[in-house]
Amino acid sequence: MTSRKSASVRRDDILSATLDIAFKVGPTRVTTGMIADRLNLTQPAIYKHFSSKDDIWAAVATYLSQKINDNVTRNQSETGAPDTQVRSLVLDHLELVRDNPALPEIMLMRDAKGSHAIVQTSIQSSIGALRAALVANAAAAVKQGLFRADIDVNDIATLIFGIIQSLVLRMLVTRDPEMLISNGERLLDLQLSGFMKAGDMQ
Amino acid sequence: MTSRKSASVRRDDILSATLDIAFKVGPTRVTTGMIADRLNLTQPAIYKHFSSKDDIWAAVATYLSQKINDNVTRNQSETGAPDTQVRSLVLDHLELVRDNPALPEIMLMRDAKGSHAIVQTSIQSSIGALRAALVANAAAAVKQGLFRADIDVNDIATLIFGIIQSLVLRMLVTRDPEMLISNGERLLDLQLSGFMKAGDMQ
Amino acid sequence: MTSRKSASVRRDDILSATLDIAFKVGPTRVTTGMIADRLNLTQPAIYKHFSSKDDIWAAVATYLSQKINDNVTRNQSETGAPDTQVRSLVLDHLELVRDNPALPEIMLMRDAKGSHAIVQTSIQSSIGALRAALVANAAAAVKQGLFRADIDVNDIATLIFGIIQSLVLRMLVTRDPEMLISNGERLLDLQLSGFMKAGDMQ
Amino acid sequence: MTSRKSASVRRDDILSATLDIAFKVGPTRVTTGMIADRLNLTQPAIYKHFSSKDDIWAAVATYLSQKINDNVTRNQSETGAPDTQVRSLVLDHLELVRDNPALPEIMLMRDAKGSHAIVQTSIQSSIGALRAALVANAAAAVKQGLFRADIDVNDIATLIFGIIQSLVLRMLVTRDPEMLISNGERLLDLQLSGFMKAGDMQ
DNA sequence: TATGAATGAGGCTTCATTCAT
DNA sequence: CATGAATGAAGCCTCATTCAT
Repeated sequence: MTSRKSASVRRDDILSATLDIAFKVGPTRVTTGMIADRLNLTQPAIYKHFSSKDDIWAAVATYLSQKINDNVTRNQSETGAPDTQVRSLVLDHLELVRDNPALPEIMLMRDAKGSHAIVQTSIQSSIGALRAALVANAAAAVKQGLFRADIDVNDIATLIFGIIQSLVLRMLVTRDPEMLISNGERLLDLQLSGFMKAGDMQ
Repeated sequence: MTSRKSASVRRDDILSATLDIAFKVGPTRVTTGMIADRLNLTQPAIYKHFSSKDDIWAAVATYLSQKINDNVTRNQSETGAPDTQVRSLVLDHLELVRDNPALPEIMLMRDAKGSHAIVQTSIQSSIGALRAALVANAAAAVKQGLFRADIDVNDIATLIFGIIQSLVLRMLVTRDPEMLISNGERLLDLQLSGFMKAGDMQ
Repeated sequence: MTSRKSASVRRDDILSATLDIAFKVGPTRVTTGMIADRLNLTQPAIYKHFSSKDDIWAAVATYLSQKINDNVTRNQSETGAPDTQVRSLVLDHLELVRDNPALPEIMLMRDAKGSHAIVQTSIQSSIGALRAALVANAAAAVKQGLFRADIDVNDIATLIFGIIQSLVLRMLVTRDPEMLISNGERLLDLQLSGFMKAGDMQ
Repeated sequence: MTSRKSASVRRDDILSATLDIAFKVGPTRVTTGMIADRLNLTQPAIYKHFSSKDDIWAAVATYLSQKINDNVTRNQSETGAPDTQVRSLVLDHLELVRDNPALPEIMLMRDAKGSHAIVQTSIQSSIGALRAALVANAAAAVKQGLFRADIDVNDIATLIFGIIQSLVLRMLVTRDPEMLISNGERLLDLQLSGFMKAGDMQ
């Protein structure tokens, strides 16, 4: 019944199935059996493509890290105003989470026996890069007189991340990834308006 | 040779151990065996105090819900200025999370058979009450001319929750609950300043 | 709450509760916890009256054996016609089963670790006595020309036991002990009529 | 080092082992561990073939029901005299019990959560069909003047079942299934002779 | 590239039983 | 005569993983 697929396609199928299931039941409850079921495979077949479950999670982490890094790199290569760049970084990240709604929980997934340390480290360092980009753009915005100078640029980044976290939390409760986008833009503008020089507010 | 303890003390011990372990390994990985080990009991001894593992989680949820509700109730009975109340509600909640750092993950804990639905519902409805209190105070602040009138009060609440979430996320990564308090006050003031009428800023 | 009772009363309570529960859930599923619950006692309290669960079953067996033996003895001391005696033995036994409907299953209860061997042995030897009494009376009936002489008296006993077993089986399925009596008399008469000399039939 | 067997063979092995052990220790005491031991398997291996212990019992019940039904169907398709049919139905059933001596106790097996209700229902309804066939043949025998007309056909069936029950009881006590056959024929003839018209008796 | 049978570790839960009070 | 806390053995079931085919 199962269409035999090439190894690389199967690997992608497995990662994709893992992400889907992780969102549905929570990353720690994903079993190799669930993955196999969804792909109409037998459970041991998974082990033809990944040597262990940890290996799957490592690949998932690599995949998600890459996506986060892509976002940062892409935006860095553009030459807009710093506040526009901030906007773009955040909205792109929200889209990434919408498309991979398991990301937040995977990021926090705890290791059995320390094996997931790599997973967290990988994603968290990409998130660190995103934060660094936000800080850099905030600093530029301050320098150009767009943002108030009396706020620490790290705190600006933290508040911006706060929007993301707040949206993510509500998404996890409502189970509706689309709301990230529909509410994100408005809240982001609102937050940014708090950083604007008084004269620029409106 | 464990010291024999009274039932009510043991129940509390179990709940407390559950919260500790939940923070360390993540709520979904807590086993009755871990709880027993930490209390120097055999694993079946747990069942003299709780009829099932679900029963333990239900008690944990009740405990945490109560704490959240207490915070809301306590603050509602005071008669400060609305912006002061907002500050107090948030800081008290951060202290609660510092003392029970497993709370955020428990709130999102998912369960196989949906038996934890009660757990989530209970805590989430308490969080809903906290949000409602923030919205009410924000509305009062707008009415009294303390906050800008051009922001939706629900968005204000969302941004304030954003601070909490952002701090919680960093706490979960750094594993240091104390940072919630040390950073919370500053970020909260910063966030609130964005809501203040222009003339009141600074 | 629990009225403190004298030891001998409690022993009887425990045996009685054991019999009730054995009928309801089957003898092998009776637990000391169930017995304690029914008597509003704590589980270990049972061990003040019986040194082990096996000890309870031994007492139950002694009690039931005694009842069966009483029936045999009582009927042997009477001086009726042998066919009347057979009738009386069977109907009395059916009443005994009606009053102790767990008896049949207890008789067949298998031992964990051979400890119930005593239980079975005790009851089964009483049943053996009942059978012996039936055989003796059947022989007398044949001698007196009441029963056909062409039937082995052991087979007569087996067929009579067949009525009992058949009724017991239906009782176990319908869960209605009263039906033993309401159907027993008619079936017994029918069965006996098959043993009667042709001329005596009707 | 166990010989690896195909799934369908293993399923049958498990059912067969279950029946054997059920006769030896009683159906309620059968554990998945015992089944596995007998097959030189690890206990969880059972769960590759049956999703739960209840599932095993359901399969056992289906198997036994089928056998009982087969007996009824086979006999119904034959065209012998009604009293011959009765004889055949009973003797075939006794052979079935000889080959599956756990049947009687399984039929009465009770379950904690009522999940075995299906087990009992299934077998008991097959037994019901057997009884119905006996009643029908008894009625035909009465109509053809073979059996006495003054006996209720239902009572005839009950007495015939009595033979079976009586034999089963002795078999359970003696633990010797062969005695079902060696004694069954004689007792059955004896019982039937009681139903015969006086003139036909011999 | 996959299947099919099986394992070993570990988790939840029940229950008879002990012992101090 | 009884309670209250606790234990050890055992049972059901899940899951990652192995290995022969």
